[in-house]
Amino acid sequence: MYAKVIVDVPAKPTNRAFDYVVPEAMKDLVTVGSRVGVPFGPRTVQGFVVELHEGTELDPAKLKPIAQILDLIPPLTPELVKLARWISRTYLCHEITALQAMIPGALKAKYERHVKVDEHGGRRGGHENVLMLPVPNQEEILNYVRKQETVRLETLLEKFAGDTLLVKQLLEDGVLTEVHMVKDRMSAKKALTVFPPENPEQLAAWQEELPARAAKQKLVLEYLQKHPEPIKLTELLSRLHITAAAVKGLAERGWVRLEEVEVQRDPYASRTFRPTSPLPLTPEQQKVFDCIKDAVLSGEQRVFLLNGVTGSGKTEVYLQSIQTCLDQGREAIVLVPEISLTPQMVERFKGRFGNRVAVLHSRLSHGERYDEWRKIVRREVSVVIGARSAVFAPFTKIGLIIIDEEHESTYKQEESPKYHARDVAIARASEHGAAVVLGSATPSLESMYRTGREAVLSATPDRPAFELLTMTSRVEGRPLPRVHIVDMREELKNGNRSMFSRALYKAIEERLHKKEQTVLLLNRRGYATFVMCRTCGYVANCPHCDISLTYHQSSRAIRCHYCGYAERELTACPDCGSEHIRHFGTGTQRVEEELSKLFPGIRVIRMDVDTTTEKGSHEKWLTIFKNRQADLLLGTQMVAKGLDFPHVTLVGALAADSVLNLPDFRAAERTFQLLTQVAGRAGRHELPGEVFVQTYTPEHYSILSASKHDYQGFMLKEMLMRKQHNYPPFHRLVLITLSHEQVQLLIRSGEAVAARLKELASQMQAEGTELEVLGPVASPISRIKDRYRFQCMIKYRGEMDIAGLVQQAVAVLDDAVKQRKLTVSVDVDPQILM
DNA sequence: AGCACGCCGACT
DNA sequence: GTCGGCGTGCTC
Repeated sequence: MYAKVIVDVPAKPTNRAFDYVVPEAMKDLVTVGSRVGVPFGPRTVQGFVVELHEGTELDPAKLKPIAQILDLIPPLTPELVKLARWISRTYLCHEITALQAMIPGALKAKYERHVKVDEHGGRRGGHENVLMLPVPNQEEILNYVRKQETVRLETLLEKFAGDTLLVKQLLEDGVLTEVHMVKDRMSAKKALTVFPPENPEQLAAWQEELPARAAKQKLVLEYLQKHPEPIKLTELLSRLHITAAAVKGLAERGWVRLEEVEVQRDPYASRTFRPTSPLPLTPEQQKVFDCIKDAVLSGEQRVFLLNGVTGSGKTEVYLQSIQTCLDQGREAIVLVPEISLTPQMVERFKGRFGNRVAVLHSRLSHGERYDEWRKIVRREVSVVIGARSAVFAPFTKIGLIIIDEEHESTYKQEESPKYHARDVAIARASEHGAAVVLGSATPSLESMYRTGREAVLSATPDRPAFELLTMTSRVEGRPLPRVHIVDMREELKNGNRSMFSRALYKAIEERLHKKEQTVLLLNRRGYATFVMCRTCGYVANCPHCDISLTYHQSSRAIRCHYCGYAERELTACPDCGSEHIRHFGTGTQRVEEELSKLFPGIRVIRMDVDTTTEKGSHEKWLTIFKNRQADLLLGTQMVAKGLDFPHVTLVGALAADSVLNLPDFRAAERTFQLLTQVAGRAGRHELPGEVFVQTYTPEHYSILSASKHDYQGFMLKEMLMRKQHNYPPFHRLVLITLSHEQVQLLIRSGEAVAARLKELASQMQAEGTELEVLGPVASPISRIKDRYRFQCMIKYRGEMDIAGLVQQAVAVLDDAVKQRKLTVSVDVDPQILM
């Protein structure tokens, strides 16, 4: 038997499967999806089995055998292996990159070079050679290695630091041989566990047998008699206040068994979740639920776009739909944006489905994440809730995939593989005959478009049309909050130069009186934290990147967000020598300062990257706020998502248009989404809510529509804009970014690609397809880490193999890539145009 | 990506 | 005359 293996070498010439012999002894363990160690050139690398077959055109004698199998249970399923291929073709990445993205980081290969003593080794009369040199340390080294069988080369060289040359000599002579090993970066945590005997009746008899002075051993037997299940050694010791000696004694007698057992690092183990039962559904929820239920039961791939206003009870619909799926014996995946994967959210799922839920998110440690993932592999859970990469959960019978807040750009991975979780979910659903539910109060235009006539007509299994479901009212008929737009230009005219309009100031003051709570949103993006000289206008820029430096109060330094370059804060302007340097602190810090000036004694919680990086701090702050130990929650994007506090009656967006001014065709959409989300935080319970939106462009349709809770109106206007400019969803985009130290080479390369693209396009343009090539132009961030960046953009419509076309075009750069270190990056369906 | 093989300058 | 620079080329 032979196996085709994709090896862990992400390079163009190795981006194909290599054939290996499956040794007889491994036959039962090696399957499609297995992770193996294989000899590759002079070393051993990790690889994934993507196919098993009986023969090959190659000379079987030339094939090497698989060296090791790395897991007892394969980490991937055949379906995921197939999906990896689809991803590599669709988003243009190496197949190994796609495979690697599907498993937790803990399984990333770690390569170690070991040496061992080859007792029969010693080529070229090695022994004579060695004996001729009077080398006293030789035997010492050999014995050291012999004792441990194999030793890491680095360790050996450290230990015998003076004998580097000798070790080298021994390797050359073949007395020592090198062994390459593939190891996991991290493995399952093990703990010694005490196993009681098979039939516990014996325990009583043994107690009699024990000598009188073995009181502690007797204690252990008594305990095991009462609790005849396996117990962790450490736990047993602390419960009985004894030492390991007593248990060891019993183990020596063979009465109990001591064994290493994998333990779970369950991050939620210490917490109990109050079980919840299904809530009664409103007629609107019921209708939506019935549609999803039908789809799940049908066993066919169907995609729903669920447009429900904030507070319309989408989560309850998800929960009951999942229940339907589980009742059928199938599994469910729930994707949520990283920042809204709050303890509140986890609690709701754990409360309903208990230990059938695994949670995957980036705040878990490497090990915790790995353990949660292992629960899936071992089929211990049937629901996974997690961020983007949870879409790869290695389930085998998926019935339902839910993507909450589907419009969020975090579902697009910005590094290779640059996949979109929404599209991956749809691809998986097609393999499993599963339903996909995309939920949002503000669906992306891309998804909305696919509920339309045009999409229905051109639907393929690869690009199915979406079915639109809507929920227009909040549960229990609570009204959406009243939204006031505040024109900050007017404020300025009236002499108010603070960041709070008088209306918002009054509103906050009122809340403090009434002991109600306030949420303030400050967009970080666009509210740059740059360093500027107020005398001459000098702005501190990174010497390596085309970007301004950011002030960090904690370290009193200014640093570059792209390359990490840092220097001490400025006390005088390097240009004019003026001391009027303004360090704009992180936006939220400034707001906090001003708040405590304006409202002495106000209790503010500030949530931003600085205050929430510590593990669990996010949760801590929210609990404090929930318990009303603070009056005001101030934060960036993260306060806009999914939080639900009964006493919040006021929401303020301080700089509503900061996103609007970004040079991105999705700026209006992002602004509308953000304002709608944040407005949705107010008045979700008995108390009615009120929202203030401060802006310098109050007439913009995204702000006006958001203030009227008018998704439909916004969407139609925005669709028109997009159509006029040939932007998504009417046209699709591919962004090709080239980077190099020299601008000349970049321009030349960019033009070469553009020319080749146009040539290829004209050849293959079928009827109903259009393709336009823009550029090359300098990227919005034109230099990072001393490398300039240029980009070409492709706008196209109609069904065509765009990835294939781009791949062919980019091939004209192969020489420059290899010889001149040009780098090329392709982003299919980019979300951010950087 | 590594790591080998292979052809030209400054040293024992 | 050799050690070693890193330029091409391959890995089942």
